Amino acid sequence: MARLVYERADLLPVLGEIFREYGYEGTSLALITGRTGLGKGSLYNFFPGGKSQMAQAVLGDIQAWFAQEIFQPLEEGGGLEPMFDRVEAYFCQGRRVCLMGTFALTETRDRFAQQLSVYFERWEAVLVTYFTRRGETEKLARQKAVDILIGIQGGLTLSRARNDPEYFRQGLKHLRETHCG
Amino acid sequence: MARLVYERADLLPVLGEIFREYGYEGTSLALITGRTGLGKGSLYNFFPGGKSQMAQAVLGDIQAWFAQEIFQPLEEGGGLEPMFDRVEAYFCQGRRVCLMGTFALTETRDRFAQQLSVYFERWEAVLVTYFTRRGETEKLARQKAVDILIGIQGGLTLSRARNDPEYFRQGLKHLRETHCG
DNA sequence: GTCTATAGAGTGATAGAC
DNA sequence: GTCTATCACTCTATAGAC
Repeated sequence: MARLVYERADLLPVLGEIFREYGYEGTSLALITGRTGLGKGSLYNFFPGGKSQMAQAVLGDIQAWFAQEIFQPLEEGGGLEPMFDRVEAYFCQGRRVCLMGTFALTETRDRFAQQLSVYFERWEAVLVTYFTRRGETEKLARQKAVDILIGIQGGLTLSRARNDPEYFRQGLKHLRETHCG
Repeated sequence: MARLVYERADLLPVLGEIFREYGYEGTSLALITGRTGLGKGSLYNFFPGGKSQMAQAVLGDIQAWFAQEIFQPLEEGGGLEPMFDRVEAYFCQGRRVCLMGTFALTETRDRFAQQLSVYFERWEAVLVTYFTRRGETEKLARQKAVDILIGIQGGLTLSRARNDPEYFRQGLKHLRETHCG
């Protein structure tokens, strides 16, 4: 009989979208079985630790994507423009939220504190390296780095709240003009 | 016998803190009864619509506070400095999140879309008015207004994620320097 | 036989509504 | 407090690959 074979790795993006849309507490196993088409048995086979382990794995998957597509290119001498391009595409021009940011705001953070903190710490660090390489002082480099991270997160929040992706898009455009000039 | 008399209005700040900490989905009635000391019967007496109505009322309470403490003073010719002072105090120097922002990120937004949108729309509008009065073009006034709202929301998110209120504090300081100068 | 992957009935606990 | 629905999760059973 024909059977849809799921690899665990194929599952992570689907789980990621569910957590993104509903948050950690708002995501039920019933929702996951419905959206993935997998039974609970399969899910617990992949993730014996249940919902918590699913979210952990998703966060790890996201971290790995950013490490490869955003952090490493910057460390290897890439520019800000490609970073902004990838960020804009990743967040679907403001129609997709940041799972790290979403988890950060409620007590869900405490469960995943390490991963959330490391993600932003790493992003900030590579940006600081980028700006110091360009001759900025340590202090100003850090300010610019944080300014970018804040602009991304704030833009996503505002776009969701007003239901208008333009806040994020215009915010990114403003960041490009300020820092890529 | 001594009895702690709760007015519905006294309840809203307590409910607000619970929703802030746990999010809408993460807030259970058990949590609410525990923190308020009220039984479910009392809660449903105050809020026949249950948890949803409690959150609605909290959002209305917050909107009213901002209208009085932030929006109206700005409309009546007040400066940005007092606004930033009040915002910094309201968010406990970065240790407290924005309930509007928290609700905005997940599907919880859809339930309260109107209130979330109006809150930020109003705040943006009064800031635009402030900057146009100061002689800025409509376009630049709007950019500055959005820049401030993004900075506040992004700062709160980063402070939570890194567990370090300094992101919010430094972000506000930077906004003051940029826009109050 | 062993291992991995599947489905889904069934568990006790707890949810929100009343 | 009582209600039903739903929660995360466990467990049994079954399938095919090796």
